[in-house]
Amino acid sequence: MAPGARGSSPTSIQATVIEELRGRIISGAIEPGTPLAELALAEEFGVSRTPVREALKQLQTEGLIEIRPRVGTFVAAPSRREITELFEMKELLEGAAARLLAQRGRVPEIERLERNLRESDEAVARDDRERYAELVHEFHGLLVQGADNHKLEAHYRTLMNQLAYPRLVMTSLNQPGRALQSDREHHHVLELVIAKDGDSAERVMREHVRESRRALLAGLPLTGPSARARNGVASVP
Amino acid sequence: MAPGARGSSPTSIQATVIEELRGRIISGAIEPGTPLAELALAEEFGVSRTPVREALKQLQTEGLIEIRPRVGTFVAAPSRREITELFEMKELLEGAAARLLAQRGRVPEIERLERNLRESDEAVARDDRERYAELVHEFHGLLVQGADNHKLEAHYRTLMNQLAYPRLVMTSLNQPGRALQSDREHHHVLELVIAKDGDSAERVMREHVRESRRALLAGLPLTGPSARARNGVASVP
DNA sequence: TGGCGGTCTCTTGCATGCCACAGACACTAG
DNA sequence: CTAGTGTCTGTGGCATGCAAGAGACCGCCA
Repeated sequence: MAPGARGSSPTSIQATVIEELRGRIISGAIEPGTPLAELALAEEFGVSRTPVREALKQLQTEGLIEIRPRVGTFVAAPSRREITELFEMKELLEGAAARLLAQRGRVPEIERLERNLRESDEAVARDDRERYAELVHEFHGLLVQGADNHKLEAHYRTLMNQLAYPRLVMTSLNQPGRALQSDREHHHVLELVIAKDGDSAERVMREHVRESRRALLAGLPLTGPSARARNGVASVP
Repeated sequence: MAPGARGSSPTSIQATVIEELRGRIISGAIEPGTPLAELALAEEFGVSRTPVREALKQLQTEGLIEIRPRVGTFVAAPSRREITELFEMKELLEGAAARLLAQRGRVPEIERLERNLRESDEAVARDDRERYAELVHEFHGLLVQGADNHKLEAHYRTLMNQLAYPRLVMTSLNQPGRALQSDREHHHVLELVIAKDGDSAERVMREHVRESRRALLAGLPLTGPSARARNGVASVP
C-alpha cells in the first residue's frame, strides 16, 4: 500500500521496473523533463512494453512522472509553487510525527535516533557532507516511522519522492554552516521528544523544516531544477 | 495528479473505468472484500482487459483495492487500525486547512462555506439527513480547497476515498443529535476562520474531526465494514 | 472415516500487434 | 520571406493470445 516500498520477495518484472525507475528519479540520475519512451525502457530492461506500461502508470499515480497521451511520458518537473506546497506538507507531517512520537514514550526508534545523532555529530565534525546527507534522510525517516502511523508514513514517502529529496539535501547542505545548524536542530527536537513535550517537539520540528527549506531555496538557481524542462510539464502555469 | 479527479474532456477508456469503479467503491455500492475479476469487468464495460488492468493498477496505488498476484483483485477492507490512522490524518489535514484558510482572509471559498452553512441549517431543521450528509462532505471539501494547497487537497482526497467516506457519514449522522452538534461545530470553525484566528480554527477543527470520528465509531458494529472480508485483505495482522 | 495427493479451473502476468492521434518537418503558394 | 498546409514519424492506447501460479475440489488410499 505504501509507495515507498521496502522489502519484496515475489519480485515481479513490473515491481523491478518500478523500483529501478523510482530510484533513478528520486536520486536525480535522470533529470526532470526527460522523456521516458515505453519501447526504449522495455528494450533496456529486456522485457515487453506491458510491464513497463504498468510501472509507468503507478509512477504517474505517485506523481513522479507525467504521461501525456499520444505524446510521451516525462519525468515530472515540480514547479516552484509545487515545491512550496510540498514543503508545507512536509512541515505538517513531520511536525505531527514529532508530536506522536513524543506521546509514545520510549520506543526503539528513539534509540536509533540517538545513534543517528551521534553519527551525525561525527559526520559534521569531519565535514563529511555526503554521509551527513544520508543521516539527515534517516533521521527524518526514523521520526516518521516512530510516529507509528502507517498512513502518515505512506503519504510522507510519496511526498519525499515527489521532491526527489536526496537530490535536494546536498544543495541545502552546501549553504555554509547549514550542516551544523541542522544537526543542532535535530538534537533539540529529539530532546523535546524524549521529554515527552509533544507541543514543543512539533513546533520546533516545524521550524526546523522551514529552516531547511530556506537553506535549500537559497542554494537553488532562480528557476527550478532545469530550465530545459518543457513549458509546463508539471501543471501550474 | 490528483486522484480525486474532476472534469476530464479527453475521456479515455481507462479513465472511464477508473471513475466508475472508484465511484462504486467509495459510495459503498460494492462492499469491501468483493473480488474484481479483470475479465468480468472488461466484459461489463465492453472493452478488453488492458484498460481495465490499468485502471485497477491505479486504484491499487490509490489504496482502494488490493491486487494479489495470480489470485485476484479485491476491494480493500480497511482494518480498524487503518481507520484510526486515516482519521488521525484527516484531523491533521483538515486542521491545517482551517489554519491556512484563516490566514488567506476573504477568499471566494468563504462565501461558499457561508452558503453551505445556511443550507445545512435548513437541512438539519427539517431533519433531512441525506442532504445534510452531502453538505457535510461539501463543507469539508470547500475548507480543504480554500487552503489553496493542491498537494494537501490531493492527499486529502486520497484519504477520503480510502475511508469510503460518503458511506460512513450517514452512519455517524444516525447518532441522535449528531447532526445538530456537527452543524454547530461547523459554524464555530467558520467563525474563527473569518476572524482570521488560525490557531483556534485549527484546534476547533481538529476537535470537530475527533467528535465526528467518535460518533461514527459509536454507530459502527464491532468489526469493520463486513465480517466476511477475508482474513487480512488489507494488511495489518 | 480422515487425511493426502493430483488435477483442473480460474486468476493475473506478460508478450505482441495494430491503430489513432500529436507534433514536427518540409514543401508550396502568396 | 512568411504563412499555411500536407505528410510522415513516433508515441501511447487498446485488443488479443499464451503461460504460469494459486487454490478448490474430487478421488484415492490407509
